[in-house]
Amino acid sequence: MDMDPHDTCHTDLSIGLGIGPATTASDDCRRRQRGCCSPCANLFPDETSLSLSLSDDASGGGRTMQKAEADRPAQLSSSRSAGSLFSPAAYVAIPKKKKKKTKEEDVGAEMERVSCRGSDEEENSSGRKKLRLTREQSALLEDRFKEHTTLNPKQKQALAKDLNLRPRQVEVWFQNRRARTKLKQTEVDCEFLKKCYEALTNENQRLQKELQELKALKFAQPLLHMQLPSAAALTMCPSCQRINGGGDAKDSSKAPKPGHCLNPFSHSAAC
DNA sequence: GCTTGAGTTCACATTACATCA
DNA sequence: CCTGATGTAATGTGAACTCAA
Repeated sequence: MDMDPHDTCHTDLSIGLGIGPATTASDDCRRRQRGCCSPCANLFPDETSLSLSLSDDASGGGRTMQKAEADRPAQLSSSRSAGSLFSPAAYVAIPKKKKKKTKEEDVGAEMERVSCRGSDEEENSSGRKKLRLTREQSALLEDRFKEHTTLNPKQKQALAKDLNLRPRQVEVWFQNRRARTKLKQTEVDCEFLKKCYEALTNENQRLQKELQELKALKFAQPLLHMQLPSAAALTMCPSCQRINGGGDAKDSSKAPKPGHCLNPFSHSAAC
């Protein structure tokens, strides 16, 4: 019995976010010497080291994860038989065009082109006439993508047949679809990190300012200072900006727990 | 068991076409 | 019409993997 490798449901979108030293270069950038065009590039302009790295599980490693699936071999063997019929080399004998063609060239080439839509003509398909999927085709592809973000060869063949497309086109659609999904998710994550960054920056500025004020207070009023709690004992909740602790050292129950105010996203219980 | 080459699929970057404002 | 922007199908490349020899 064939096992569906996609039953393991690899959620392609498991993206690891990291704030800190950007030492874990993403697989993307490591492999791609020709340029990493992350939408997050230069998002954080100053020295703060804030990296958004897609985990290997989500990018290059998504593949690794998939390959690690135990049921992969069975699928691969079927892919070999099926894939050999529809491998790109079997019908993509098109030299890559480096430049856009002129309209005249295009018309000439058009004569040689065969509609990608017609499955009965697919062997002659050449040129790069771009196919627009019909609404029905797109809808079905989307439905299948919701079920599985990858296809095994059997599914691909069946879907291609249903859609009257070549298996390669179905495969390409899924590849592009995964890329779009990942890009969107990356943008969402970027926005989130941007907000975190801004919040932390603001918090840092506020704390710096507060520190300056406390220092000024300490040196301007040394006598008064003796009666006040030490600046080090004062902490401020970043959420409500109240100064906690210090004032009544005896009432330790009201003093914030250590580390409470380090988290800019939490209120203290006292607040 | 180890090596190697072929075949396949994937992510990713890029190109090029179609459409629209 | 022309043009730039945008969406996306298609292509190229390299890595990871399986399998047979």
